[in-house]
Amino acid sequence: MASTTPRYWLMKSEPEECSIDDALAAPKATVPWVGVRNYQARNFMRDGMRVGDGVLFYHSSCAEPGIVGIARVASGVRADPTQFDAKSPYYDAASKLDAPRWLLVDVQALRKTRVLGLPELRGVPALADMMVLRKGNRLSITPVDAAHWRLIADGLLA
DNA sequence: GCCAACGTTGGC
DNA sequence: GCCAACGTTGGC
Repeated sequence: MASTTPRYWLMKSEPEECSIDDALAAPKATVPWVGVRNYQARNFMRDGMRVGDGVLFYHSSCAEPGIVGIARVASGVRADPTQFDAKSPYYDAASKLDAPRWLLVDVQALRKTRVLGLPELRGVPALADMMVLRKGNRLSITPVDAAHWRLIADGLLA
């Protein structure tokens, strides 16, 4: 059945590419989530995301990796234009205009938070089974349990 | 810079 | 379809 139950996600961004500050400074605090080049992450956007879903904005590959803000899914999926841009690091020569391989959604930043870093996240027993904390996890988009969302967005980062 | 984990590619 | 080689992610 169709559900209006909010869903929640964690989305990684390298702050040198797009930080929470960059997102908040963008028009309508909204940025196109370019560069996803992993099928599992793409499928989460395509099959799982709805406009309005909650997003934990995460900084990766940086000095202090962790959750740095609260955002929301602000659009449905569409083709990621960078896959067709030969000058882009995200260019994919094998992707066809009439059959785009890579998709994106718009993400609207709602507020910046303190940095909720990996060591602190790992120290909360109730969060132990978060996907992002699993050893070797590389997925840039992961679903977040409602209980985990509440504990983080309404608790640790309230 | 190192390296563990994991995804993709391509020979067979 | 198997699987070794290779590339990428991302924490440390």
